[in-house]
Order: sequence, then C-alpha cells, then structure tokens
Amino acid sequence: MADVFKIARIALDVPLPRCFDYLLDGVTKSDIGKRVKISFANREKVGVIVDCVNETDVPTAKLKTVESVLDAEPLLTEDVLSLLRFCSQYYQYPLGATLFTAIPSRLRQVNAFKPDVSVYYQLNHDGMTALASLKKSAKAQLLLRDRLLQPAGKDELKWLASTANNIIKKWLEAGWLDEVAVPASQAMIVGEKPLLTHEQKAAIEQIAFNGFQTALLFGVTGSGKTEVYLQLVEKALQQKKQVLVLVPEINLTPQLFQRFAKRFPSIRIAALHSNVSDAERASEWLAAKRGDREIVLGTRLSVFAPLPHLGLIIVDEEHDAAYKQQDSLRYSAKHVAVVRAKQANVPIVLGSATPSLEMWSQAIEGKFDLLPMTRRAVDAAVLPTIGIVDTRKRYAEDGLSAELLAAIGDRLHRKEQSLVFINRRGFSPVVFCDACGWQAGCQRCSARLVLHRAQRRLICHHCGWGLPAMSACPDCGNQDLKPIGAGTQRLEEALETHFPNARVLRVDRDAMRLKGSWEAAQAQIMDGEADILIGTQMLAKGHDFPLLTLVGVINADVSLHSADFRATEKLFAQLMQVSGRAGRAGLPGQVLIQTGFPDHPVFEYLTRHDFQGFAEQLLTERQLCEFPPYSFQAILRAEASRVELALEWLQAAKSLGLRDGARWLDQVEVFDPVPALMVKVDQKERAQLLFQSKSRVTLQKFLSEWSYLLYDMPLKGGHWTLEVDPIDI
DNA sequence: AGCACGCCGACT
DNA sequence: GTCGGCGTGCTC
Repeated sequence: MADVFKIARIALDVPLPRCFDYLLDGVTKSDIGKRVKISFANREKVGVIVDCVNETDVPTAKLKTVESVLDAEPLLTEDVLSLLRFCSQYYQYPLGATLFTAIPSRLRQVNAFKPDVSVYYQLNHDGMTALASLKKSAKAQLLLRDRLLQPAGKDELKWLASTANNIIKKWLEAGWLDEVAVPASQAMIVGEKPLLTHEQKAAIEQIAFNGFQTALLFGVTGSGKTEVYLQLVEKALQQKKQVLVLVPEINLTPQLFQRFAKRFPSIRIAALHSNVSDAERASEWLAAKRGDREIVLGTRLSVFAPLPHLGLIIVDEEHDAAYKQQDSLRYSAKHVAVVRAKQANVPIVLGSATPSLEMWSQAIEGKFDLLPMTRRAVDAAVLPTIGIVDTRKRYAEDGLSAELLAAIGDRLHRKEQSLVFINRRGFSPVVFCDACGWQAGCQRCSARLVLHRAQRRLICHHCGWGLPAMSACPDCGNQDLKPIGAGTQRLEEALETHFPNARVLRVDRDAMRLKGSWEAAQAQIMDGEADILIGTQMLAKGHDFPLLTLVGVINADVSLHSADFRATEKLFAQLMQVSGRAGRAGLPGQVLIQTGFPDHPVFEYLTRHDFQGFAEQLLTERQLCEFPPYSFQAILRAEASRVELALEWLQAAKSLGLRDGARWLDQVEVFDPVPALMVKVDQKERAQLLFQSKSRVTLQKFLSEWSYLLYDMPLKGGHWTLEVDPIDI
C-alpha cells in the first residue's frame, strides 16, 4: 500500500516563491499533479498538488482543508511536472506561476471544462475530388481544403480564413464535408515522397531513435529541411510515438500543418497556438494527453504539452528570437525542448539556415550532432548573388540607391517581382528642425516619434502615444520641419514616383491591420498581381513567392553600431533569411544590400554565403570578451517612476547578493546597476543589473541562494523581473 | 497578484 | 463630521 499523508503542498497561481499547505486526509504521492479547489485569502482558487507531507512549519491553526480534488488522474503528469520544476528553478520563477503558464486557461478555472463539445469537420472523398483543382487565387478555399484533410474545429478554420463560415456552409450543403465527433484513429497512410538528396539521406540516417540525441540540422534556405522533418516524423509514427513540432510564430503554422497533413492524412495533428480559441486549445491539449493526437504542432508554449508517448522533438528555425518568452516566465522554448528530450530520452532535431551561436558552438565542439545541408534541393535553384551597395557615395533622401532602382527596373521589364526590405514602419523615423535643433520626441518614452504621413500623425512605436503632425517647429516656429530617413511609407511613395506603372504593395503591420488583408496580399503576390513589394519582418519569413527574384535591403546597418553584442549575429540571420526569398523556383535570385559600412566583415561573409566562417569569427570574438556562449548571464531589471529609484533598489539588491551569495563571488561577476538603453518606456523608467559567470552551474547556485530574498524587498511604485539567459541586454 | 486594513484631504 | 486616496502587509 502506498504511503498515506495528511497534508498536501499546493502550488498556486500567485507571484510568491513558495507553496501553501492544506489538510487533505489520505493524500498520496499518486495525487501529485492533480488540481484542487481551495480557499486562499478568502477567495476560491485552483491549485495543483505538488507534494504531500505529514509535518509542516505552518501553525496548525492556520491550516485550511482542501475543498475538493478536481481530477481523478493528475492533470500534470510526472514528466511534465519535472520539466516545469526545472523551469521554475532554472528561470528563478515561482513554481505555482510556472505550473499555471503550462495549463490551458480553461483548465485553470474552478468550473469544470467539458471537452469535445465542439464539432470537427473533415473533407470526405467527394470533397477531395471536387476540390482537387482549385484556382491559386482562391486562397481561403485552398487553405481550408488542405487543413480539412484532417479533422478541424470551426474556430481554427475561422482563424485560417475569415470567410470560413460561408465556405464550410457551402461545402456541407454540397456534401463534401463530414461532421466527426471525435477524430478517429486510423492505420497510417503516407503521402507521396520526393527523392532525397544525399545530404537529406545522410541527415535522416544520423538520427538513431534509440535514446536522447541532440542534432543541429544546418540547412540553407531551400535545402529541404521540412522533408527531413517529415521523414523523421514518419519514423517516429511507425514506432507508435508522438511527435512535438515547435515553430517560432503562428504565421508559420498553417504552412507546416499543410505539409504534415498532406503527408500523413490519417494522423491526427493538434495545432496549439494563441490563435486557436481557449476551448479548442484545452480540448486538443487533453486529446494529446490521452494519446489521441500523434503530432502536436505549435508555438513555444507547446513545449509543455502533455505527450505520454513522446518519441521525437523538432524545433524549426531554431535561431528565432520568438522562442524566448519576454514576460512572466522568461523561458527559452528551445532550451526547454532540449531538456525535455533529455528527460524523455528521445532525439531532438533543431533546424536553421543560420543557427544561433549557442547551438552552433555546441555542434562544432561535438556536443550535438551536426547535420549539414549546404545545397538547395531543387537542382535548378542556385543561391542568390548578393551585392553590397555603398550608400556613402551618394545620399538619397528616399533611401533608394541608383543600383537598386536600376535592378528593380530590370525586374519590371522581365515581369518578375522585387522585394524591398526595410525594418521600419511609417514615413520617416525622425522629424527635425533645422533652425533650432528640435526633434519630435515621445512624452512617455525616451524615444523619437515616427511620422505617419497617411494619418498625419507623429506616433511613438513603443507606447502608441502620438500627436497630430505639425507644419511648424513648436519651439521656434520655423516652417521648414524636415522628415529625416525613410520608413515603409516613404519607400512606397518614392517607388510609386520612380515607377508610375508598377503595382506597388506595402506589407507591414499598418497596411495589414485589417483581418484578411494578409491573406489577400499573399494571394496577390502569388498570382503576380504585384510588381514591387515593400516589406518589414513580416515578409522576411516563411512564404516562398515564385516570381520574386530581387531583394533589396535598405539601411542594413542601423544595428551595426548598436550596444547589443548580438547585433551582428542577428543582422546576419535576418539578411540570410530575406535573401532566401529571392529566386527559389528556378529563376536566379539577386540580393542588393545598401549600407554605409560596406567594409564591415559581416557583408564579406554574407556575399560568400559563408555562415561557418562568420560564426567562427564571431565565436573567436565572444571567447576573447568572455561573452555568451562562453559565459552565462542573468539580468535583474527594475522599473519605477524615476530611474534613481530603480537604481537605488538594484544597488540594494546587489549588496544583498554580495553579502548572502559571498561564497560564489569569486566565480560570479556582479556589475553595477545602470540605466536601461531606453530609460523611459510608457511613463516607467528602467534600470538593470547584470550578472555573469563562466559556469552555468555556479550562476545557478548563486541565483538560487539570492533571488528569493528579492521578494522581501518591495520596490515602491515599481516592478522588478529577473531574467536568466537574456537575449536582449 | 489581489485585497483588506489603516491613517490624512475635500465633500454632503 | 464622513468618503476615499493608495501605502504596507498577508495569504497555508
């Protein structure tokens, strides 16, 4: 018989670094992970049992009794719980708050969640035949058709296409759709497979499927990484295992979902990301937990999905910063994924064309397996030629060099598409008075206001504050205010002037604000109904546009003199990524990068497509300076009404650390509190304190002994956070 | 995080 | 004389 206890230790969704004890007669270790209903500070709350004991320091009079146990079986099973315990400890975040981030919101509530009430739709045989040859421009129908190879809920379909309701209705009436209550398990069917390149074959063969293994799939754009994922997934599925696939952002899920659904039409895939409704997410989460979903495909939070038969983890676009959560539990999903693979004793494959230095260094040191794929899978597709345009020669107000204009003109002539990439929304980032030196600044942030000419407003990109654009300088009355520099809107205007007959399409957050406009824009680009695209980050990732053969990059150097030591690493990855948009389908691609620093080494490596050489050089630098990945960092950030208060608080926190963590101090470097690079954001002034150590373990020990003391140091009128392995310093 | 308890300004 | 401002302190 199992040991029986009297007291349950319960984790709650409160920002306190401890658990709370409640009486629960007959509680056993097998109850760990179950949810309970309790009264906490005179309020009903849901908690999770994390331990059971017979003795506690809490005075007996204070102990309350658990009102009810909500689960027959633990909602958080042992494997997920131990992963979350690791996260709580590693990221110095309270256990309760950590556990509750991993639980779908519907299951955090006191009211019981009734899963599987929603109807699932699936395309039947008639439907597949009828919809086999849709027009390319019927974007919504195409998306829905491909998704409906697998059972799908209404909410998710509506997210895929805003017109889903009407289309579903039509297809139901035509008898092309079946309503399925619960997606049924079937024998595995594998769709058509392409021939593999030698490199793809070699990569697949290196995954042994006999225990924990970390592999870095280093594949240039177009080398066929997805096909490698698919064949590895097939192997795992053959062993009746579940597969976890992580993608950096929701925009990339539909694409990958289609590939998976087409290849494995009988396999049930759960899509877990923030655009799936709460009810559907909870329902899919529970289905995965029952083993009723063979594949879970989702964004970073999916790394905590319950998978009783986990057999493989895939992390696509491993270098992407979106894997790092930037609030509450500040975890790195790819790091957690590696820990999960280790705990579950399964292989993990991380793919990227420009791996993070952190992963790359592990691979070349032999700690991870390196799976290189340096050739494009389509024979005819060659790597684009990359040219550097020196913008010091001639200053162009609109940001467009003569070389780039000529190349665009050339594409127009050949009826091919051009993409002009600029990571800056609005018309111009600076509004400046020649006469007195005045600049338009935000009243709530230490940032400049960006001119949005269409709205005739100056807008702060950090807090949203703004004011109507003025025609005269508010300080000296000068009538000649100058908008300096170019954003997407100015480029749009300039390109329309240069090429009056071209169809110019701007794709940024402002232009794509309306629902469905992004889908429409994609269809427009696919069908060749646009000649020149102006895009921000949105256009850099994912989608392949077959007619696109020229990519121009404006102002590639804004980040080159940034204080962030990761700036060049990020720039290289970003430029490689946009370059990858050029010339994928047999048409040769050209990339033109405008910069005022043409001699910077990053461009030399870039023109040679030499990631390895670039990484080697950066790693040498990092080693010399003892920067990550040769050291490990943590940052304590504080925000308050005035920066002096934040600095004072950090100084006090530092002294506390110096006293209490003294025995680690010879191995942990504690810097001085400094104001943040951008001191003021949204009326709050910020400062930070950096910790660094050559040993991850030592830093962990130091943080563990010191960080809980911070909870007893109130920051009046402010807020603090501790971040382990920060990526923005 | 909530929320209650607790001492000082402008209102019926 | 009260209503209410949000400063500190607690939650098993």
